[in-house]
Amino acid sequence: MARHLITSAIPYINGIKHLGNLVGSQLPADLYARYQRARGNEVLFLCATDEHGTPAELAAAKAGEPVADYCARMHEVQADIAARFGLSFDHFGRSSSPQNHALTQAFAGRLAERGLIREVTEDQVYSVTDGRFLPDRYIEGTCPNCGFEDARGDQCDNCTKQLDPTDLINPRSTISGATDLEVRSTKHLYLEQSKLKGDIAAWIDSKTDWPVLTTSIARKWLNDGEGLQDRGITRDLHWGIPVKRGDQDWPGMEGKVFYVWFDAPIEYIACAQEWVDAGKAPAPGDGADKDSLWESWWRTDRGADDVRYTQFMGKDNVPFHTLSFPATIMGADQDWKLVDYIKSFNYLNYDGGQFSTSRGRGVFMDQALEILPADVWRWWLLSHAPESSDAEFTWEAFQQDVNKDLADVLGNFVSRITKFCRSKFGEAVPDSGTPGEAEAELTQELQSRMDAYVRHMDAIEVRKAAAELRAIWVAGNEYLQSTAPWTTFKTDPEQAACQVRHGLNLIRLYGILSAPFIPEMARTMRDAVGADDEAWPTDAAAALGALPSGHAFTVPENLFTKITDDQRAEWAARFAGTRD
RNA sequence: GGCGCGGUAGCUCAGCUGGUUAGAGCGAUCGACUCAUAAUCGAUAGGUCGGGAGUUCAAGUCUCCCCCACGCCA
Repeated sequence: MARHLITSAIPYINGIKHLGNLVGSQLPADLYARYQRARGNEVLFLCATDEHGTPAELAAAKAGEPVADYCARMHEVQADIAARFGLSFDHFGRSSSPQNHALTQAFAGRLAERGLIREVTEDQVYSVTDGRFLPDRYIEGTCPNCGFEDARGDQCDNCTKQLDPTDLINPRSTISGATDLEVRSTKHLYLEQSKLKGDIAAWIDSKTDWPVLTTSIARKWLNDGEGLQDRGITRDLHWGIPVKRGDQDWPGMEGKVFYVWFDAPIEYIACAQEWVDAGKAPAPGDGADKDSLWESWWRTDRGADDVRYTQFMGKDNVPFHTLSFPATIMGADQDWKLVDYIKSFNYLNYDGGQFSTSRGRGVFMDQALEILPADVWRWWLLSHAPESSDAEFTWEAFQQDVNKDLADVLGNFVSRITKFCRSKFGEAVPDSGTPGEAEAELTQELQSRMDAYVRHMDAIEVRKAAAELRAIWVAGNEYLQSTAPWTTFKTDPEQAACQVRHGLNLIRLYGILSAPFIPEMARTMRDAVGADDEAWPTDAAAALGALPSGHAFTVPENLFTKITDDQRAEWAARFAGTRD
């Protein structure tokens, strides 16, 4: 039994994610996790909320809540929505957890011990009114180049000139509008990634099977300009993980916290500890302690050498997962598990433009579930996953595709065969008739398609897997259409019974094969034919004979009611922009 | 401006290390069927593979130049 550690990029805490975020990481990760479990493999699927940093502090202030309360509340909101989308995390953790505090501090201490941390004193803009240092993008002022009044501290949006915050004329804080800004000197820790450049480059070069998108982004950052740069891993903020050297204070760093991008990936590991501490892990073996449970997934010297670790993320997260986090892992030199495969995604656009959180353009996860079941979104998003390039969501395409695939091809198949059987043979699997040439052809086609489906799922080729699954559904309709049991019944009821029996068995087969994509509909199909054995079918002939004669079934409600033109028009208008 | 990923039938996309008449789904048209959510099944039409030049016996598939879209960076 293979062991699969699977993580999805962790979503930031300040708000509900849109469908583009979902399809870029959590959803395909869930598809893969469900598939691997269905194949009988051992899976640890982890995700968490990413809670630190300035945006969280500002969002909490805006909501009028202490930041810790705000994060706790938003974590529950995201956890609830994730559950309703069927995201099957073994644990949904928090980067603000005590486990991550300790682990992040331990990593920093270890990196310092290895001589990979240096202290840097630098000048930054401080806002007296706000009582905080301001990141470049939170400072605006007049562009010294073109006179544009709302130029940002990092770049002027009008003339595109690259700026330094201190270049701005009449600079102000975008948080409060305050103009009492001053330059103050502050000390920070830098992770000397440049010392690890050779190791990281060699590691990336060894990953010849990774998506081009992943490796090309990594190489660009490794080789662009002056190459991999050392990176500040601390910030002058209140909300975050206090800078410590292991469990010791770090002289000169009092009151500072680690940068969110340093502690967030470490949460992947801490999350496994949270999973154990939440009592979700199986009991430890004889003589083993509690830590062995998570270490067996994360420490190659403690049992994780046979783990295959796969990460899922949008392309914007690739640099952190191919360079920064590996630098942390390699720099620590403690047999931590490195990622084996990074599946990255492009962006999903919304009706000719980008999804926009700030302008409320596009569909957000909570809204999606208000109007349609999770499976409908899961199917469309996964079958259009932006793997090779950016993809586009339009209501017309969405309506057409899900109506065709889920109602006409799959739902109607279940409906036609169960209703026909009920009317001619009753609600039990009929047992007469002998399989012939048509059944042999069906078996052969299914076998070859099931094999292809598994190959695509193993390779995490999401769109191809979806297309193959759909073809498997179509094969059922082709079989029924060519054998026409409604006609056969008039002259040879026994043969018709055989055809119907095959149809009912197909429902069971679909109920298992489709589960990673559409778990709820798959369950409905299995329940309808009373299939309790969910073992992954690898042999088509056996699968077509799985339901015993006389086995009772029921005619289920329609799997999916089609989207009407009126609904489509209403939704297109509702989600065009400016969230209510 | 530099870099990256793309530009293949009306739409969404497959096309591995170059090799017979460039494929799929949707949409369109025609036909079949009537068990079923007016569903299904079959057939047909439709592409000078962004443009140009080159390498080769042979290029969507390699090289160079250009154009367009998107993204990242400075």
